[in-house]
Amino acid sequence: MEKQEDFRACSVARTLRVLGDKWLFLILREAFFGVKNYDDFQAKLGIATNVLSGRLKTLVENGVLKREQDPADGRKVTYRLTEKGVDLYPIVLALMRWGDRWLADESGPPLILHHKPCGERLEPVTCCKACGGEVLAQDIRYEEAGGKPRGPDGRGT
Amino acid sequence: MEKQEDFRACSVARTLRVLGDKWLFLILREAFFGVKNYDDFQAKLGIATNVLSGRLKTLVENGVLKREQDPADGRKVTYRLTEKGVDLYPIVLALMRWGDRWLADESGPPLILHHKPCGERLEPVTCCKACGGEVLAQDIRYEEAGGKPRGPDGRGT
DNA sequence: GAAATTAGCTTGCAATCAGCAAGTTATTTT
DNA sequence: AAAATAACTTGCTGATTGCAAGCTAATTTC
Repeated sequence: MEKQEDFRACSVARTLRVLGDKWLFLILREAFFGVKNYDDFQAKLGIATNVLSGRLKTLVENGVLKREQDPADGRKVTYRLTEKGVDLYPIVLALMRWGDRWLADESGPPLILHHKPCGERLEPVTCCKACGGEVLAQDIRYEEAGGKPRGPDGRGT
Repeated sequence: MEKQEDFRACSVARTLRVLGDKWLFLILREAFFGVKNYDDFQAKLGIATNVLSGRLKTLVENGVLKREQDPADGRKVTYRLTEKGVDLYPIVLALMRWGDRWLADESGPPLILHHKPCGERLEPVTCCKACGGEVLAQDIRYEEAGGKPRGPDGRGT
């Protein structure tokens, strides 16, 4: 039980309690590509049906997707991203970006993204909202909410 | 086997073949906080030791961490991020950001990040490298590498 | 309007994986 | 030489996955 304490203390860990599974990310990816129905998720991902229904359930329970019955066809169910779900987009982009950069084969990235406002091909970068500069790992200083800064050895001072 | 085809076709999926597990993300988080040794990972995460050794092995095999023996003390091993590993930082930041925004309790985020170059508290945003604008999900157009654009229904046209 | 089809699941089962405790090996330190 | 430390490995039990099959309710076809 004590380790849960530490597990909960970080927002990365909290997010992973909602999203900490390969299939959850992939379902999410498909949702961003516009997939909405059970069978489409299944066909696109090749996921086992019991696992899919379980994962969809937890995503709905966690407020990432909303489940709606089609009024025109009572069999059909649509799963759509909530605002909370849409806000996961930077995570999906970051995953895709890294795969493009480090795991692409000779044919280049399998999917190309364009940024409609400027018309250019999208290369996502993580920036500081305050100054607009690109964020590099070595430029970040950590401070625990209690007030004590976290040393470079990862423990408290 | 055929579903692997589709699984491989997307860089998100490719990344998740390297990183598709809760523990891998958490080990990574600790690595960014400066943790380097086996026992420190274990203590910080409360992960089972067999699982930890397996995960560290796959991270090393995938070139995300490098394993080095301490020349001064032959018992000690350090795991350090490679360049490929450091480049995973935007993913960790994106996970943390979402958790801060959607899963924080009344006490606010448990860890605060500061951007040293500007001195301000870091709020990471995903931007378009070309135009510098913030990236919103609805502003992105998808195009499969083959050349055929991907429709809003998530399939090919 | 009965039979077939479709959408979205649930159930059962073998195999894999996680978590726990204990043990192992190779160094240091005392 | 004995004790401690770092980094693992092994054995066991119980949970989770993937696969195939079956189920149920709504809709389409004949």
